[in-house]
Amino acid sequence: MQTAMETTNGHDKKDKKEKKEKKEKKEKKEKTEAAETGDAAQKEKKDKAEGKQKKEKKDKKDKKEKKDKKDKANKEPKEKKDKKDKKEKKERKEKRKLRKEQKLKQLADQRKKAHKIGLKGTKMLASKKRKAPAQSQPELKVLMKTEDDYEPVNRWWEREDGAESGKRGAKKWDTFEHHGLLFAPDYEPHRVPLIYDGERVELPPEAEEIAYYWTSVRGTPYETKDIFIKNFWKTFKEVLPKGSKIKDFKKCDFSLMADYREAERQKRLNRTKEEKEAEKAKNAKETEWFSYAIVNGVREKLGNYKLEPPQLFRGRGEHPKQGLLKKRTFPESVTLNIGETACVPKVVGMPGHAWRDVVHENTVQWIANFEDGLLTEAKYVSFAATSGLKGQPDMLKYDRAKRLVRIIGSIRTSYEKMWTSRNVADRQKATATYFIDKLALRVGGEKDTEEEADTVGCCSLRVEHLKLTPPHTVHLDFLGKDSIRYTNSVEVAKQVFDNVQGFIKGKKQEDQVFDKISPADLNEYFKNFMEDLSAKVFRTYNASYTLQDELNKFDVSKRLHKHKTHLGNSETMDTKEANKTVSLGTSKVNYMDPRLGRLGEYRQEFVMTAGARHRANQGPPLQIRSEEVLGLYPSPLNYMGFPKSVCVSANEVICHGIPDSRPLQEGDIVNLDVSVCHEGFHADLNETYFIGQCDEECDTRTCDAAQHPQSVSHHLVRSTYDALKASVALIRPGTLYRQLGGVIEAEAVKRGCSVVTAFCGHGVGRLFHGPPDIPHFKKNKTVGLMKPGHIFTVEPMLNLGKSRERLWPDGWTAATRDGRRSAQFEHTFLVTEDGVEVLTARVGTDRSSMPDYDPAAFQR
DNA sequence: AGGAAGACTTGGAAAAATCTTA
DNA sequence: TAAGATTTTTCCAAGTCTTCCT
Repeated sequence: MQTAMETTNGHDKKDKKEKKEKKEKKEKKEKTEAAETGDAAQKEKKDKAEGKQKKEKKDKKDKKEKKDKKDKANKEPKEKKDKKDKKEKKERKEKRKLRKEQKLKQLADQRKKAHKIGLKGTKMLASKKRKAPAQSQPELKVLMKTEDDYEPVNRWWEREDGAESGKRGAKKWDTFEHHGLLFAPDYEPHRVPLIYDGERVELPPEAEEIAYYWTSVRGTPYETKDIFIKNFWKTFKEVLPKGSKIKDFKKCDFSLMADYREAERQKRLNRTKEEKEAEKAKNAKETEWFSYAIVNGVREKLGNYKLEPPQLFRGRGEHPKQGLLKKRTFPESVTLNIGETACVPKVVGMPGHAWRDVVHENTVQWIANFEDGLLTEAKYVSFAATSGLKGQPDMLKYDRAKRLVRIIGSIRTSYEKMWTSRNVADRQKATATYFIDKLALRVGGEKDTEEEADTVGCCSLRVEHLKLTPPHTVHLDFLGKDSIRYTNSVEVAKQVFDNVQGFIKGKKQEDQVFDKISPADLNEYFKNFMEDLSAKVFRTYNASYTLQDELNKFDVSKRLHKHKTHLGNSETMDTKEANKTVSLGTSKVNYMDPRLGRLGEYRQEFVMTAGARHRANQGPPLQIRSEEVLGLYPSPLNYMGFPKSVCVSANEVICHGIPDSRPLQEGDIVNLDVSVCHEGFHADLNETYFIGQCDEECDTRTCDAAQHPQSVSHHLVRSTYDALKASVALIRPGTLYRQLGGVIEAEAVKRGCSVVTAFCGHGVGRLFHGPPDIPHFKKNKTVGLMKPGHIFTVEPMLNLGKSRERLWPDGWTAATRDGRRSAQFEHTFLVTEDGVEVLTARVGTDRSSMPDYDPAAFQR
């Protein structure tokens, strides 16, 4: 689906960027080439040496690790902090042990029960005796999920009150605990000198630090910006020792330091895969403690819990403070927000420091705020975008946009009436609303140009930003948010043109066009139509509308993940630009309903057909059968309104067929999908069977007759089984869930079949359908890494013809569009320490892998 | 009323991760 | 398997909008 990448539309910014990049690349190449020719001999030596060393390293590594461990153990903890950490670790370990033991007990009890009943639930099967019974102590090896194994999901959207608590000022929590913030690491001096007027000058650490920050902008436009240089020089001079001979910026040569920075960067880039992974793991270990909060007992991921390191401020555009030092944040400028009953977290890594304040505000979504190291404003530490606390207001935002769609007509009628008002303010209000509605301009609050860059939005537009061409064309040219230039020529309503002409009449270039109104006035006007309507909702509405429009051009039920969404430039809303393929940056994603893009939990819903989605929206809420439902129960019965206990899908039916009274006929193939809930845990299984002699004629286009002489149906069923089997071979700790799809599709393609993309495998346990989603096609974007204890299904559906499906009017049955046959196999799998256990394997078969395909097993 | 403070969203740049290609 | 391309994540600047204060 890759469309032409760059169309004829010259996009200035992009072009420039590209040129720049090309230049840079060239330069880089030249540099590296030069370096290579010069040091070729040395490099070769190095490489050879490295090759030798690698082997040695591997051998040594183990030894070293052991040594390190020993050393660590021997070293007496120098600081109290270490002691505390160790204590805490010990405590946590012990707690975990306790928890495990308790779970073990529970499990053992459950198993006893299960034996009595003579049935095993999926979870019980998790504890299969994998170890040889020869061991002296028949120690039960239990694989189970712990908190660390997977991300708990706050399924707030399934609660009755939904996103209610996402409203501004609403209560967000009853209990709330977190571990505080991670302070930026100290600056480590490197003693690389500055060259001043041709002479090497070693700087004291404070000065070296500022100079080193300067090198971080090398290669960026800041390097040559007057304001940035001026401010940097001011900052730098202040930290130079008295009597320093450094007097003139132009005589300063920072290249040694810059080279050092680059070398360090290269060092990082050139780390081996193992080194990178090790460091990542180490970092994760260090930061994990800080990265979660517990909100009402649910673990929620935090966003920016790492405090900003000191650096030269990189204000955008002509920001007057760019180049000044943004100072380090100390605990004394941090206010924590935490539950009354929670422990106040210790200040870590800043001995002798203390929090400025601790508050217990349960109507706000921040966990801490701190003073910016340069600007006068406060900054907030809050939750990650995937958290419920961010998701709820997000949901409300899209609801607002949806409601705006309903009333936009009346708003337009209103302002079209008001733009002829005698009252200038009203006329301005109406005209400004027109621009916000039609062009999705930002509302444009007033700014202090002494402190910030001079940028504008709708209300702050000045005469100099507009040009009028009769009869009714308005040319806009101004710097918007982030000093990004907005240029657009639009034909506007005649009245709007006349109004604007009237507003700017007799005004100076630097005067405001809409001088009689402010953003507050506009928002007040919007409140007449909808209580929570404000100017920015128009942008959400506008962008969502455009996105939907673009999405309508695709068959959405197909591979969402593969598509790059086509979007217009959200700044200009220029539809001609819409033919460009762009990746979804944060900017565009921000305008998308999370059901489309962000929350993994929604993804499956989106991949489902329109009918299924409709049902999901209309139908009863997901039924969670928990431990209080004992015994055995058919999972599908009443699940989201499914009327029967088993899915029966014959011939062209892909899945979710509702059993009825029609008799099966000789030559049919039929899939039976059986799912049970036992003591609160679900298991899922299906197989495709041959009814009598399946001798449908072979289709030579899709069928290799030599390999499978029987019939097309046999070929299809065999292929489906083999696709599942091939993917199962991958199941083991460390495999990415998304890898399975690639194997399945490859197998299908090899056999001339297509893979159904609208339905996927899923996590299973207490929930019939839980995370993760497991698509059966390649290049899918499902998240997650298999770990021991994970339980899920893989259930590829293969079609003889095309992969597209059609939903029957019953709202459930999915059949192939072309009427050709479809087959499916499904099992429930457990990831064990060293591989897989097929939880739904046939009695008496080996559970550690799928048996080879045997058509006799499916002959009826 | 209107300006400042406070709180929260939006969005660009760059780094990191991942995929593709030769 | 390295280089290059593309996507995702991280970081933090810069908006909007509500509430508070005088």
